[in-house]
Amino acid sequence: MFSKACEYAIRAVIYICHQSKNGERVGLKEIAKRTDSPEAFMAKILQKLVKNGIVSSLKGPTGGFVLDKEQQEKIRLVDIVYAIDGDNVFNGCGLGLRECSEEQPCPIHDKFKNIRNGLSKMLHQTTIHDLAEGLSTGTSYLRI
Amino acid sequence: MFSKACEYAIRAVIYICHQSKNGERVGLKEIAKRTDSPEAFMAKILQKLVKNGIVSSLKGPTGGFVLDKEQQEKIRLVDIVYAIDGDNVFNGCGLGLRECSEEQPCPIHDKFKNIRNGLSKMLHQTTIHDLAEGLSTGTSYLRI
DNA sequence: TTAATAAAGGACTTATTTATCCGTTATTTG
DNA sequence: CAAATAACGGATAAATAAGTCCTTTATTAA
Repeated sequence: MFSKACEYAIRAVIYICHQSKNGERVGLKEIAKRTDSPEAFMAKILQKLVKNGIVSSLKGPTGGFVLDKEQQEKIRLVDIVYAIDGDNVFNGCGLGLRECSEEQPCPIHDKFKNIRNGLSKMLHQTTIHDLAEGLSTGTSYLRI
Repeated sequence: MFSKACEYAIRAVIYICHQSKNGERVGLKEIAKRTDSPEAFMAKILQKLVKNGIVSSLKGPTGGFVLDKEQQEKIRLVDIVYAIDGDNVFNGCGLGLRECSEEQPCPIHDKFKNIRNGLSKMLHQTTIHDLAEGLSTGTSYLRI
């Protein structure tokens, strides 16, 4: 569904948000460890997230990554997916046909559209804030 | 959503089914052309489909690929996806966590489950026969 | 102001997916 | 039977995704 990079990205943002709510800034090492992802690869992903305004960062000692109040409330799953995987999740034909359209639909066009509309709706409705909440209440986990 | 190979596979099976209904056996070259896919790669994919009993094949002159009556009615999208992409579409965690479960769910577990259940249901309900029908009636297309 | 810290960024490697090439095997028709 | 045809199957190449390494830049605190 999502690329590996995108999965890591979502994990990271949820974790950073969770910690940001406690007023804690988190470093790369900690993020990689707590989200069970390769550190060097995570570094690249975090760079992209910062460039896209999804997370904020500070260099130097006591530096690290953080989600400010506005980011915590505004950032949705769709923003992360879009930043990392682009729009292919939302736009492409289910069978990979370039010419597929409402006028000249592929055989699975409508059925596929239903699924993707559901996915799109979910990604738009879900904020990081909501997801981080689960970590706080202990109803969801990023790693055991 | 699906791998390129899987997209090609679905296109091919729909096309073969469409032609099989007209009692026509189709060769690799024709399949590749009519589904706009690379011939050599399609050859590999067709081999896999034959091994999985999704399509039938005959060697030699007048040979080619065909869906017999039973295959036309029985084969569903899920069978093709499963044969080519395996079960990762249906089983994996949305965030790629190995330990994710109902007891220890990842933060997007339930939301993701909804989407995937919808996808799974669609793939199980949709037979190739249904999809090929659209080609016959001119309401859907594999290429312009 | 210097040492330590941590993110940024470029170059590179590894793994996987996608795609091609070519010889072999089976089948049909003359 | 011989020649042509078409799928089968193994090896290989190209492209993309995943992941690593190392140097530079910014910041903080002693």
